[in-house]
Amino acid sequence: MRAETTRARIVEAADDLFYHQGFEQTSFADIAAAVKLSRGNFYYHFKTKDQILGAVIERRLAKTRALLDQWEAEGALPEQRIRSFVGILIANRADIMLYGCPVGTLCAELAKLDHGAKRDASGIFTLFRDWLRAQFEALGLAAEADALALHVLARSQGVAALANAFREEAFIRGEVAAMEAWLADQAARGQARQGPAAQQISGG
Amino acid sequence: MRAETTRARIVEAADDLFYHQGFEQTSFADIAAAVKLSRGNFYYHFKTKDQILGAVIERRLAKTRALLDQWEAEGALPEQRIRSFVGILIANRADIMLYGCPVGTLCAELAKLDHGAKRDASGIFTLFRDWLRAQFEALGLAAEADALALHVLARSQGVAALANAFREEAFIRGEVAAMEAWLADQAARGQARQGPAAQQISGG
DNA sequence: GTCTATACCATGATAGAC
DNA sequence: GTCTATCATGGTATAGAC
Repeated sequence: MRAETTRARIVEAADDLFYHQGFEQTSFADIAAAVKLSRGNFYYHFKTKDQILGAVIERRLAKTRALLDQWEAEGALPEQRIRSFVGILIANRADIMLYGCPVGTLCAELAKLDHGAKRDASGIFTLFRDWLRAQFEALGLAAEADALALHVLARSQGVAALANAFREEAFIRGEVAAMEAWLADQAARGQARQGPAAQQISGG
Repeated sequence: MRAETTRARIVEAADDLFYHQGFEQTSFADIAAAVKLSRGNFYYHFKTKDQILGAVIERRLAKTRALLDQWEAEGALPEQRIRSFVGILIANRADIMLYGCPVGTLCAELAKLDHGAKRDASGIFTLFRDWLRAQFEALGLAAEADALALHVLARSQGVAALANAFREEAFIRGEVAAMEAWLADQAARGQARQGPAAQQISGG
């Protein structure tokens, strides 16, 4: 099997295991077993565990960029796009209740390990933050766009954390509905500030 | 030194280390070094790591109960009491930016370890949840009190998670201010529903 | 590029002297 | 109640045969 493929399989398996078990708790043997490789051969592809972590974060960054591009293509209006973001809480609810948010839990773990890669991991949050900010700017709320972006991110993180702790699906659905109502309010506020003509331009 | 004292010192040191480094990452040697005990002697007090975890969670439950009692005594009005809860984000902001929320990060870690003690750890959240629900009931919002309690918990968790990821104090302050404004709205809503007379009773 | 074998170390845990 | 000495396990990492 080609090295490229094997490497990709390792990173994919490590990504899942880091999410399900945590970075520290996942051993080389776990990853090697998941891709059916010997531990020795493993080191041909990655010399240290930190290298695997770096590759996993790189993969998550790439997947996040692709996701944001997809939402941008699917949704014409910024409100619709932000709704796509909030929707991942529903779409991924089963995993979230079991393992929490992949980004949030990885950042938290790396912060405790005082690991240098924590900066890179929080870069995934930054991708969401910047993208959300752009959407709120397009809604006509440029002055507070960054604060609103962080607000949406924070509420989503909170829902993920408590969904993981309590494992109540009704709670997730209730909070998502509340966020959607809040979002509609913000959109209306932006439209009122901009005027209807400007909204047509930014939304098209 | 008396066993009671040594045991208490161990639990206190373990509590800090679990918060700062995580449960899995903290070794017996770490705890023994923190309390200046030999590793051998350590096992006189705790036979397994899970026993220490149990004692740490018990300690956190007790401290949480004491904190809730204190807020109940300090604040006459439910709005004031809920404000005390939100205020811990400001009071503990330095630790939160470094290590996240002690409860949230422990629950998340134990969920990934598939550890039986996760139920006990999320019990700390339940203490907050029940207490907050009682406050919202006192505000005259009995029908949605549990949902409002979870909402406050979730937003606080979200703020802690992002504060840990981005380490921006201004973000914490902004979100806390937004929560306080939201809280004032809820209080006004409850008062309008109950009428002024009922508010006097529930608040006194 | 894949494998076996293995060095080396930290960990959780135990036994027994003082 | 505290210590030293010790063990078994499992982890990261390396060397080298095929």
